[in-house]
Amino acid sequence: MNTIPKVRPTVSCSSCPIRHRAVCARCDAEELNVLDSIKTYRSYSAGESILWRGEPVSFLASVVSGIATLSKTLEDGRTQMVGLLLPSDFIGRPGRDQVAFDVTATTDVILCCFERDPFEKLVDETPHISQRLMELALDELDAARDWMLLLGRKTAREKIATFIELLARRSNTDSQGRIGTLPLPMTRDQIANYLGLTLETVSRQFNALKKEGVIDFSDRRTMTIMDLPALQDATGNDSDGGMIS
Amino acid sequence: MNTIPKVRPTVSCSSCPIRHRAVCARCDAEELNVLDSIKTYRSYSAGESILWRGEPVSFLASVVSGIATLSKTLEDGRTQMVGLLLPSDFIGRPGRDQVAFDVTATTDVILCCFERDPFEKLVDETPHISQRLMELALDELDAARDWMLLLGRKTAREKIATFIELLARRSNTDSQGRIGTLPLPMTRDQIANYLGLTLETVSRQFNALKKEGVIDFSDRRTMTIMDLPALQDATGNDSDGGMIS
DNA sequence: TCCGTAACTTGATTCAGATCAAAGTGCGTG
DNA sequence: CACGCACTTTGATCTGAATCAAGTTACGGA
Repeated sequence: MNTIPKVRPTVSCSSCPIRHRAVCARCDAEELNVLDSIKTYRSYSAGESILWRGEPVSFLASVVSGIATLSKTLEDGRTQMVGLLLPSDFIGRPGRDQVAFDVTATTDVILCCFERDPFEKLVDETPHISQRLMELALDELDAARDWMLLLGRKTAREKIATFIELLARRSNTDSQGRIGTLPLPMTRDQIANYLGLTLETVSRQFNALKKEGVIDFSDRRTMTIMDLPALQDATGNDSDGGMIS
Repeated sequence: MNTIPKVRPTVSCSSCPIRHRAVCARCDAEELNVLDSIKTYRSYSAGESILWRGEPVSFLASVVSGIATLSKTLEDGRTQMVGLLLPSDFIGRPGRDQVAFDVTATTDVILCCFERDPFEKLVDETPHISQRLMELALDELDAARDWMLLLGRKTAREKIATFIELLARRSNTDSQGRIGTLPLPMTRDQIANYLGLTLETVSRQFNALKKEGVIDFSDRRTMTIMDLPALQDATGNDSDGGMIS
């Protein structure tokens, strides 16, 4: 559970799978060279803890592959996920060496890590990086606010439908956007903690949607969206998805 | 409800009440001069709408005085506040001319507005501003995540206690931090929308805390915290408040 | 000062989702 | 290949907060 993360050989930035979405998205060749020289890859296996709340951390990082979660816990054990980190998402905050939540690898995860001091220096000197960092932060803020609406006002059914739709949108972006088979990267319990529900309610709502023919399961961790319009209708979102161009 | 906001004479940045917390916090005298030259004050009266979701907006702004709220609404009218803007908080996002939520003046509000084009130019040229903007965004992200825990996992009583404690902390910062009389700047209905509750539940929980002697009301919009430890205990937070130095 | 209306309180009832409980399912390991 | 364990499903019951329904308060304007 808390083994030392393996250090891995890095891949050159220019052939990195998250090259165009991560904090380095706007960097030119020369800036990439600098990044290349200060980065390290670390890998974590599913279930492993990446950062503990309040513990000082010496690096900032981008998720290269896999899924990590941010979560907060009340004293009595109730926990709420406050973020889902997918490839290209950023971990850490310039100017603060602690995080206010736990970060956990949900699947096997590879991080592209930057030591704090050289990275912060680089941010100060490189508008391409600071601008992109700002965009990523503001995108997360938008996502957090969407999630507040979900947590505060949506029904269990709407929460589940929104979650499935989110997964479909974020995990298939790279391919042709096809409706297809969708791996569920989390357990029912983790999904419950993400949606502010119990695991039993998650299970029941999944099965209700399955019974209605909206989704189907080939196995418990692999689903197929059978009726996307019905799914979107069940999210409670405006038909346009509330998207801003 | 939707009158044209009054334009007001501006106050010089150097004597501005939010000088040291707002987006201009790090600016030197010269930078303040530039800001002085591109800013305009606008005032909105309580209840007035400041921005509508999806509507293009030509300015970004700091809250100078008063309280504004950010809220999202589902098609059937359920609404959730996703942010509370107090003096020094920032409205708007560089590089995007729409907001994804409604912004409403809860009390009378004065904004210090910057036209988008000159402000974005200034951000690009002035690290003191872009750094501060980043800090403000990340602080909001932290606040949003705290709120996600509240919305997803706290009981009605814990929500109310957390809300009162938040108000006490944020509205008395300028004075000596005394526990004292605390104006409630919102209606029960607005508080309900902030906390993901109904107005009836808000009313009942306020009165329960009053009956227990934790708080008291001199009038329905003015409360006094009678027993701060009991209040903090009721928030469900760790005793240290989960604060990070 | 009286009226009208918006805000608030209080009570009765309902219900969605939590909680408690007990079987299934299936994968990794010895 | 079968044992054990972690995950999941399903059912029965409970409960906190929502909903429905009257009242009450109090403030701004005629």
